Order: sequence, then C-alpha cells, then structure tokens
Amino acid sequence: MPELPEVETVVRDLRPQLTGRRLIAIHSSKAQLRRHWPIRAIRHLIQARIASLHRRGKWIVVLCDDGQGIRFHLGMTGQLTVVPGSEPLPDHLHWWAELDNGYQWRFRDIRRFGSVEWFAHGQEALAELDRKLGPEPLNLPSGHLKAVAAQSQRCLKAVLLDQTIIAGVGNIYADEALFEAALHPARLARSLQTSEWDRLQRAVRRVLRRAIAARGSTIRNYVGGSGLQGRYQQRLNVYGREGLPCLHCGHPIVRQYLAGRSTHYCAYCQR
DNA sequence: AAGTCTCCCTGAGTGC
DNA sequence: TGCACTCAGGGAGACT
Repeated sequence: MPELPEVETVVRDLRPQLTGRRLIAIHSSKAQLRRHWPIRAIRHLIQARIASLHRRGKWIVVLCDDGQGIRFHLGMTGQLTVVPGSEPLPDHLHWWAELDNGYQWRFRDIRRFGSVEWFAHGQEALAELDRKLGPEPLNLPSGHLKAVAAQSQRCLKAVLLDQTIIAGVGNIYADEALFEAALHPARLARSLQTSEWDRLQRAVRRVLRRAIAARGSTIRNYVGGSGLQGRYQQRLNVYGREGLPCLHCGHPIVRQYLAGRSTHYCAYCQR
C-alpha cells in the first residue's frame, strides 16, 4: 500500500533512470483505470524528453522539457518501474513507454485503484495538487495540525488520513504515528492539548523519515522503482500486529474499525 | 458545511 | 482439492 515513504522511494529510484530520457513509444491497455488516459496524449508525448520527477503527497508528476506532464497515483497495488525492454510483459500492465536506451518504463496495477493522466501543461498537474492537498508532512509549519484541526469533531485517525490536512499519510503510517505519539486513534481532535498536537506532528515526521530510510513497507505488492521491496514492515509497532504483544508494554495490540479503515493500537500505551 | 458512507478492484487467506 | 466467502484500502462522489 504505497503511502508517502513508498512513493518517495519510487521517485528516488526512477529519477536517475528517467531524467533526460526520450519517449520513443507509448502503450496503454484497454482495462479502465480510475482516470481515463486520452488516446491523443500518446501522439503528443512521442519524442518528448523527461526533465524532472516530483512527488506531492502520494502523487507522482513527471515533467517533460516541452512542458507536458504525466501524473500517476499508485492506488493500492500500483508499481512504477524501469526495466530492460527485453523483459516479458507481466499481467496487469496498464501503461508502458519505450525509452531511447532500450529500457521500458512500466505502470502495473493489479487492483486498478491507481491512475495515469496526461497534462498538456504539466505544471498544472502540480498546481492542482497544491490546491487540493494539505502541506507535505516532512516540513510542516510548526503548529500546523493544531491550527487546522483543533476545532474538528473528528477522531485523530480521520484527521491524519485526510489528505487536505496533511498529504501523504495513509493507514499504516497514521497508526504508527499515533503509537509513536502515545495518542489513542479514537481521541477527538478538539480534545487535544497544544503539547499533544506538537507530539503528534513530530511523531508523523519521525515515522515517515524512518520509513523512507528503510525504502518503505512492503505489505503485499509494493516494490520501489528498481523492483526492490521495502524493509520498514519489519519495524512496524502496531500496524498488522493485532493480538501480538505491544513491543513497549506487552499488552495485546487491538484492532478497531475507525474512520472507515482498520486501525491498530495499544490500548495501554495510547490514551 | 462538515463528516460519513459506498464504490471501485483482484489476490490472498480462511473455513468447510 | 475445490469452492464460496471475506478482507485489504485511496480517493471520488453521494449522502446525511
């Protein structure tokens, strides 16, 4: 399940493999993804040269030197990789581009929750994300969470998952950050003290930084841009550990359905 | 307006 | 072994 650390890893892996490369041919499958890939986009992108790769929240935007852009979302099972063109095409491949060095840039997505979009003006793809997403959690303005959520009637889990509040946190890292901050996921946002907001904000940043350093978490299908799996799943404190002893106090980890997602926490450590 | 629910999708896991 | 069933969840849009 790609969240910010996984998407960041993909972008870092792809950047040296794609930057400066020219697109020779583009193919897209008939299976419908969450967004329609316009057929005319292929004609426009042929011979375009890739200039830069960007991550915003869980989104990836690739800009070409003529201003065009391609925007990806990995959804649940999306995989964006660059492989030698001689490698056989896998199943669930939805979009792929032939590069000028004989490699192929591939987007594979088993569950098709992901998306590929073409933009005549790639900067607009980024601007649109800036309009609808909250700030990046790795450099949040201090006091941001309190400023935007202190009046909210929602629980903390819902606040962390809301991409308009902070961009890039998903189910795994929301649970991990709440454990790190020793805050109960069902706590109402409006009940938090300033010091608790600060603790939560620091915890989010710490958890994400550590996860990026470990190349993210591979729960089922995630792989980085070079096809490598992540390692952070070995360091998760609560996510996926229902019934197992809390690594801090030994009480069993509880799982509860919250904000539409299964939520894991230690009822003893997180009040 | 703010918050919650439903839907999309497929493979893995479970129980009989 | 085979089959039916459940579960996983990001984001869009419908609904309360």
